Amino acid sequence: MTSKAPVNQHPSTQEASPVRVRIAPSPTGDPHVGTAYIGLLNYIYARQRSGQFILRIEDTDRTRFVPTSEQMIFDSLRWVGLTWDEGPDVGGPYGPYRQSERTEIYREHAEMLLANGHAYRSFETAEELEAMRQQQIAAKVPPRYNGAHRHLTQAQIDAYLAEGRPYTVRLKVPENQSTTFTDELRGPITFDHNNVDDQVLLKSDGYPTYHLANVVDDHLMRITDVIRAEEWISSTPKHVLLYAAFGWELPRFWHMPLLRNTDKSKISKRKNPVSLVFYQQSGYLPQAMLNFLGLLGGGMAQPTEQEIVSKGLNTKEGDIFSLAEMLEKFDFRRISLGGPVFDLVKLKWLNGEYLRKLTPEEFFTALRSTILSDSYIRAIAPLVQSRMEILGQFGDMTGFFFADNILPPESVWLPKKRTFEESLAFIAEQLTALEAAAWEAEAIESSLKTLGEAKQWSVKENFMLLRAILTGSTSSPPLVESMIVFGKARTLDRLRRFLDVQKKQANQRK
RNA sequence: GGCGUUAUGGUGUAACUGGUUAACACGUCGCCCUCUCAAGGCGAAGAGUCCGGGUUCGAGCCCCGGUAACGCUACCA
Repeated sequence: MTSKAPVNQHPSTQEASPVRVRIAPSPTGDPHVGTAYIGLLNYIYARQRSGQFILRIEDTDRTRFVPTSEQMIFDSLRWVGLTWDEGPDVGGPYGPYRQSERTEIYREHAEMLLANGHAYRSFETAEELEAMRQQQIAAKVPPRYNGAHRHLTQAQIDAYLAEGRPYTVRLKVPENQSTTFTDELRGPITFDHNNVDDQVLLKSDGYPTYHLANVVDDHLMRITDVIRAEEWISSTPKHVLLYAAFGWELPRFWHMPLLRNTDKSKISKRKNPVSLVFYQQSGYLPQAMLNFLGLLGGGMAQPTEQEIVSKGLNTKEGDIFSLAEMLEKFDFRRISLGGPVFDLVKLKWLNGEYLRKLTPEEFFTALRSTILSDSYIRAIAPLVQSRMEILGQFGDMTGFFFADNILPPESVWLPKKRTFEESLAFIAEQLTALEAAAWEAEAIESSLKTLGEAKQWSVKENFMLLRAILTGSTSSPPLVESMIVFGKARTLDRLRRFLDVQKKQANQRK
C-alpha cells in the first residue's frame, strides 16, 4: 500500500497581492441572514485591508433558480448597509459577475482538465447514479461514485460521444493520497482521498457545479481570501485539487462558524425566520441587524474594565457597536468556532436599544419608511375601502397588518367540525403549500384549493382557518390579497409561530 | 455508516504567554420608580469550563483517550 503522506501540501498565497474577497449567494429564494453574516465578515475583512469586496451571483442551478431573487439579494444587502466594489449590478474589471453568463469559461476550463488528465467524462444517467447510491446505502457502504467511467477506453468514449449520449465531467481525484490545506482559523486539515469523491464539475446540461465555477471564478477574479461558512470544509480538498490541476496559486481559506437554530442545527427557515426581507418588513433596523451579526462568533473585543471606567461606559455598551466600530476593532483571529445560535430575543433587545436612541423625528421617519409607509398603506387601503363607513374603522379592520403577534384563541380559529389535531396537521400542510407557491393571487389560491381537495377540506373551511390564524378574526379583508400585501416572509412566519405555540401548548397539556 | 469540525451558565461572548471566590451582555426571578405596560435603577438565582486520565506548586487554557452536537457525504449551493 502506498504511503498516505500529505503530498498535496500547498502553500498559501503570500501577503503581497491586494486583498480581494467575495460572497457568492445563489438566487434560489429570499435573501438569507447567513448571506448577510458572511457578507459582513467579508466586507470587514476587505475594508480593514484596503481591499476589494466582490459580489458574485451563483446561478448555475437552473432547477432552483428564482428570477426575482437576485434583485432581492442586492436590495437586502444594501438595506443592511453593505456595498460591494464589483458585482453584476455595478460592473467591474473581472466580469461578468453572474455565473450563468460565464458558462463558456467553465466549459473551456473543463476541457483543459480533460486534456491534462485531471478530469474524465462520465456517461451514467442521474437515475443510474441514484440506483447505485441506494444499493450502497442498503449495503451499508459509504455512498460514493464507483469510478466506473474513469478508465473508459478512447474507443468507448468516442462511441458514446458519437451516440450523442449526455455526460458529466468529473474530477479525477488521485488515489492513495491525501490533501492537506490550512484553514486560517483552525490550522491544517487533512482529507484522505478515499473520502473525497470524484466530484461532478460540469453537469450534463452544460452548467458547472459550484466546485468548478467557484474555483475558476475565484482564480479569474483574483480572489485572495475565501471567507465562507463552515459547511464548505468538507469540499475544500476538491477545490484544492482543482487549483493544483490548473496549476494555480491557492487562496487563503477562512471557514466561519455556521449560524444555528435554537436547537443547534444549521439555521433553517422551518425553525427560524431567515429571510432578510422578513426582518426588514417586520421593522428591524438595519444597524441593529448588522450589530447583532457582528456579535455572533466573537470578533469584537469586549471593553476592558479600565475602558468601562475611564469612558464611563454602561456595561451593556460592549455589545452595541456600529459598522464603523467593527471596521476599527473587529479581529478575525478572535472568532470563536462554535456555531452561534441566532437568538431572536437578543436581536429584539438590540433593536429596541437602537429604536430608543432615535430622536422623535427619526423615529417617526423610521415608522413612515417601513411599517407605515405610503406604499404599504396604499396597498392595504383598497382592501377595506368598500367595507368601511367611517375612516375611524380602518384600525379595526387592518390591525393585523401592523401587528407582530396575532394569536387567536381556539374559539376563533378551530373549525367547529374539525378536531384540534387534524386542524393543526392541515395548517402544517397549508404552510408547506404556501412555501412552495409563487406569491401572487392565482398561485396562492390554486395551491390552497388543490390541497383542500386532496384533504377533503371545503374551500370555506380551508380559507377560514387561514384567515383566523393570519388575521386573528373570522372576518377580514379578502384573504389572498391580504396575504400578498402582508408579504410572503411575514405570512409564513405568522403561520410557523402559530404552529409552534399550539404544539407547545399541546405538549404542556400532556 | 464514513469523513470533518466544534465543545465555558438557557443564549451570545470574556478570562494576557497556565496563577486567587470563571467576567460582561441578553433572558429569567425579586424589589424600587409608576395610573398601566415598557424603559430606567437596585439585587438574586444560574456554569466550575462535555467526560475520564495525565503533566504541573497550580489547568477553562498544555498532552492522551473517550463522548456528544453539528456539517458534509447530490449532475444543490
